[in-house]
Amino acid sequence: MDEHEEAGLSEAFWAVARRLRHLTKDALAPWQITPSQSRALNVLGRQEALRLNELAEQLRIAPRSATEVVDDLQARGLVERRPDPADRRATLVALTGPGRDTARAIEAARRTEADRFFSALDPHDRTQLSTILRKLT
Amino acid sequence: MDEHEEAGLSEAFWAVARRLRHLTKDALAPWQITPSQSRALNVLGRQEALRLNELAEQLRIAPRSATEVVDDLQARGLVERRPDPADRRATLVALTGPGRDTARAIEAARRTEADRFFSALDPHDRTQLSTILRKLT
DNA sequence: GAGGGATGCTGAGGTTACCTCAACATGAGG
DNA sequence: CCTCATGTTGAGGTAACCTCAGCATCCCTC
Repeated sequence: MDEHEEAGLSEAFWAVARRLRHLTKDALAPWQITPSQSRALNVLGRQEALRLNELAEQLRIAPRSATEVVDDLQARGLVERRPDPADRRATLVALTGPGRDTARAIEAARRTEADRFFSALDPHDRTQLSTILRKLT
Repeated sequence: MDEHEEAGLSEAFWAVARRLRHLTKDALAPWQITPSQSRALNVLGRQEALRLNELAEQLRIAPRSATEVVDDLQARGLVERRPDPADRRATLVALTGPGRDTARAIEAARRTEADRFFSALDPHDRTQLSTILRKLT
């Protein structure tokens, strides 16, 4: 593999990232939800309740940034904060009823969007891509 | 291909994007150059002089945003603006001597960085990835 | 050759998604 | 009970975008 292909690899990667980003942004538009908020909803949909701390970790962002995302989601009534009975410093974050519904709806939309995007690939390419991406993480 | 893999595909994609972004940011640190500035240097390194307009187009950003990037690069003396003799509304942007040097150095650094990142893959996977990414653009 | 609409750049101001740093409350170990 | 660590958040900052409006210039048509 020569250097040109290395350079082209990251370049091609970013081009695809850009397209994917715009697409998912459009997919989220009906809910007026930003991508980072949707990521948080997604994470919260997989568990009962999380400390802000843990949420930040799972989103791989700084705790302070998680506070911000939760603020926004809470303002929209999709998420609620409650004290952690086990530690009075901590606050637990959990989806509300409406939150759970929208999380599901968004997940579905995101999935069909991704489906459409990656359908440019045949099944074999998709598994291949999936495997390769996993190796890079 | 079931839905889980579709969802996982974009998820995996973003995880890799994140890692790659941090890596290239670190690679650029010695020059105090941001990623978007380096992209502009890269584009400018491939041609004589560009109208701001065309630069924006090649970077796929709004013209106004190109103005900003060029402002920064000009402040660092890496780039110069000069009037377009063919159209007095337009300004041409070109690398200065030092600009050309740094552009080359950065490109080299970026390449070895990408090299290191993608070396987690064997040559076959790399060509595979390259092909697949191209299909998605 | 005079309008009048299109085009090129940029000032002003906004947004998103992050960040760090420091304050404050609470927890836990010696 | 004192100190140090931990959890959350206010304050303030940054990069990389954006739109919209203004101004200069260009170019076409009559």
